[in-house]
Amino acid sequence: MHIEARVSRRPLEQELISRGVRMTHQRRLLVEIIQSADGHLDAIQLWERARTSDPTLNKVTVYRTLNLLKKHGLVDELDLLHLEGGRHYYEARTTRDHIHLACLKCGRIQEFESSLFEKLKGQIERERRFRIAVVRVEAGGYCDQCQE
Amino acid sequence: MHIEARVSRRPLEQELISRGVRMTHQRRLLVEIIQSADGHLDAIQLWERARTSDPTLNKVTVYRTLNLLKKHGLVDELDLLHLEGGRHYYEARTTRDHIHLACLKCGRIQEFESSLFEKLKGQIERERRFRIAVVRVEAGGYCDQCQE
DNA sequence: GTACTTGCAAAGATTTTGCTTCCAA
DNA sequence: TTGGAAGCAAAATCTTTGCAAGTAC
Repeated sequence: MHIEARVSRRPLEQELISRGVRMTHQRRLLVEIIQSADGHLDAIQLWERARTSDPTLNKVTVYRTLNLLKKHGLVDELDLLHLEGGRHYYEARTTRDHIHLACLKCGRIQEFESSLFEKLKGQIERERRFRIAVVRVEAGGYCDQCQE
Repeated sequence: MHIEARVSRRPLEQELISRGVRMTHQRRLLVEIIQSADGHLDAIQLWERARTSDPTLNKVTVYRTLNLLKKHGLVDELDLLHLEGGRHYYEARTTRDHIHLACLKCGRIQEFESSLFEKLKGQIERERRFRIAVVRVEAGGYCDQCQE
């Protein structure tokens, strides 16, 4: 799959329109939920939230929309180390890249930004001449609350 | 799931025995394949290789053994950005932590080690008091061969 | 109007579970 | 000998596909 590199603060809907993507009311709704969600949603959670506004919206449309957004590089896909089943989690790609810390005991997900991480990416691009489009960093371990 | 932190160079089989795990010939075979594989195997590839030695070995045993090794922190599980389907890839956890670079065009997987990465992990452990048991870093992008 | 999108049902891909038989220690 | 492991079949989970009907532009 081809993923576009993208750095923009425009709302997802504007971003899609500017790329010539047809805006159906289903897509508008899904994109709105993803954008205003604070955490990381999986497909089913997204579907459930969408159905409170539009009970006829089909699960398949959720998957298709997520694939669309992924293809355009507008969402990042995470596994969060599959702490509970094999599903994927999605977050709007509007913030800086960050690291996800998943507590193996309590399940809490923290995010961590760091200039070291930015440097590391730079090092990879320089030393390997690898043009990074998307990075996923997930650490599993024990959070401050869950040690001992 | 609880994952044990582990740093040892002992062969996987010794490691399992010392932990009181019963060594069946199926486990011995699977562990041997994982250990001598150069790349990253998914469950089915592992099964196929195992079946050349023991055609009766069941796919379920592969999954159960992988879960066992995962639980003991002896293998790392990767998605490699799901370049082809939703399966997982496994590698023996015998080397230093490294970053996986997956080319979105040609599919090549490179590995990258860096002291910056070690520093980044240290920063996380210090600043968040998060005890890291397992880290997964996967970058998707375009390798030196595939640019332009 | 037309090409793209949705909903529905069904299939596909991957992994797990229940249960009986077997075997490592 | 005995508790844990393997094999087999079936199920569970997550995601994709085919196709007819609907809709954005």
